[in-house]
Amino acid sequence: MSLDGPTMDERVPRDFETLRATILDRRETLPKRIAQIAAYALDNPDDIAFGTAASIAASAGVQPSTLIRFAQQLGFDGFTSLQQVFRERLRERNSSYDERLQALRAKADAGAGHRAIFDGFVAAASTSLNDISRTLDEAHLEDAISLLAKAETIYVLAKRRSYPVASYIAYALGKLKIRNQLIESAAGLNAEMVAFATPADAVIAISFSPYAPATIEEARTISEQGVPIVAITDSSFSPLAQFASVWFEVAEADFAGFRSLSATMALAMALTVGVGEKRRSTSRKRKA
Amino acid sequence: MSLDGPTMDERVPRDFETLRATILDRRETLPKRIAQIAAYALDNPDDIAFGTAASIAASAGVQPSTLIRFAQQLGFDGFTSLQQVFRERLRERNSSYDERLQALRAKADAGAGHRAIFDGFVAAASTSLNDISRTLDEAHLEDAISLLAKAETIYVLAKRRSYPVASYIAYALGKLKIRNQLIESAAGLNAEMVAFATPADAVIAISFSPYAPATIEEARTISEQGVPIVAITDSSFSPLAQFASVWFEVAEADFAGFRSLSATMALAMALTVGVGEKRRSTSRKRKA
DNA sequence: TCTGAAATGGAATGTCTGCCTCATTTTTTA
DNA sequence: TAAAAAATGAGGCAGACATTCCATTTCAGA
Repeated sequence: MSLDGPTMDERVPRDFETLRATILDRRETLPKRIAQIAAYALDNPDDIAFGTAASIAASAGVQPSTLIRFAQQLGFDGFTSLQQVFRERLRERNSSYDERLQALRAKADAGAGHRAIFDGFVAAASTSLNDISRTLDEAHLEDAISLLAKAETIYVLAKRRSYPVASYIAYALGKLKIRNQLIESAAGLNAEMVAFATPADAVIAISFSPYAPATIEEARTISEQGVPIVAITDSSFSPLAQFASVWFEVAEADFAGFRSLSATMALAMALTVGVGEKRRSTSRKRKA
Repeated sequence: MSLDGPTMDERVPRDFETLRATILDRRETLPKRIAQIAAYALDNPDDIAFGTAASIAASAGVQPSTLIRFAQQLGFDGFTSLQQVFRERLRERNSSYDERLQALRAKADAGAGHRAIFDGFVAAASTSLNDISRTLDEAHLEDAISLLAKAETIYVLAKRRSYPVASYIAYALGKLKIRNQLIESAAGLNAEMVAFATPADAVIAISFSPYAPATIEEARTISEQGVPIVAITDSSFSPLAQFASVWFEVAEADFAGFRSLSATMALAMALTVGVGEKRRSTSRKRKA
């Protein structure tokens, strides 16, 4: 017996996740009061980190000595060592969202080396995602998806800085086996491509200030043909908003003169996958 | 004098931000040792939260009594009350970023409507940005930028899901007036385009599992021509990593089967703008 | 039901804690 | 420069702390 102490269980959990796994693993075999502490510890990790043995024991409804036995059973030499793990967890926690962003932006502004540039783009992307997550209009999203789900062919229209988003939409629509047409300018046949669109189709158009003239022109033409347009743009003054049946306002932060595409990408993918889902559920209903 | 204690400074800072502002505000008027503690507290808030008065005082190079005087000067009745503020900060911040993400993911998993899909993509993008921000190797970034800055022409190579990133890189390089060539497949002339690259050029190649065979094949060919490659890929087992002079491991979270591009985008833009900066500073030196 | 072992409660213990006090040094004021 | 005031250092003290110990209870196996 005396040999067991030093030989078995020498692998003391040093990080919270390991500790958590260990506790969960042994949950069944633990004595009642020890299990009580274990449950409390996993439910109130902050209390373990900050409390005293006495206060924690009282909150958990056990004796302080039980708390210490619990720690020892896990291989720690006392409550204090166990508490270190819970404290370390809080230390290593990523700082709050705002603090993190501020730090990134500060580093980016300080302009120390190329890491700062990278931090700037990460900060811009995070900000954009944050903004759109707050401001997205759910009703618009539903409307846009309904509209697109009914379309025979989805045309995707975007140039220049917005083009990457369009190409990802086209890729995703293809993967989902949804008929689509990316309006590209390779051979200068855009006008002809646009001419094929009918009111039974639909368009996703993306453009940010300064709006690519070609995008606006094609959006105008296509809307005059009676084709419904879902637009992603940056303000209600955008010419795209005029032609659109549904439009989203996306405020992308920029860094070093280049706009983040993260928010637009997230919205674009939500539209795409949303259409895919809607089509599947609708076709199921039709068959039934 | 005896009236000052109770009458002035009754507004004890109860949250960290207020406390921080208060300290910064009074920084100039504080006595030397008190200021020393103040600086230490703002620089090492976690130590204040977890340490004892004695250990903190030792780390900051002052007497414990000074620490207590510092707390009292701020209106607290002792070190312990001051410490509460630092502990509360850790408690609260931990519930912001992680929990927000978890909430988004939970909503997405619950699958309630199309908003859930959108939340899923936002969560995936946030996670990816978070990850790359932690794991990016600064030395690799410097190496990659140096390498690309020396190139006569930067070739950009990516297909399928990675193509949107490539197109944004090409757009940005163009804006920065850096000669570049996007290796596209429109006319099936990739092989010929690849053949033009020389060791004086460089390549940015992007591919994630399952690796597009064409990307791998072209990367192999181009590396055999002695052209240096900067690769963005997802693991050290990636075939791209073999051919690359410098490579980045980017772990993009995915949702509904579609990978986020946010982290890759941020890295791509950092590379692009980094090269732009480097070229400008180098050409200035040459002229001087 | 009995018996040994494991688990538990609760008090005792010695260490360490925060905080106060007072002597000394530094700074400010006249 | 002298006196007063503020700041600082260092030792001491009461209380809280984690931990240990031991008596008691609960449980398991025959």
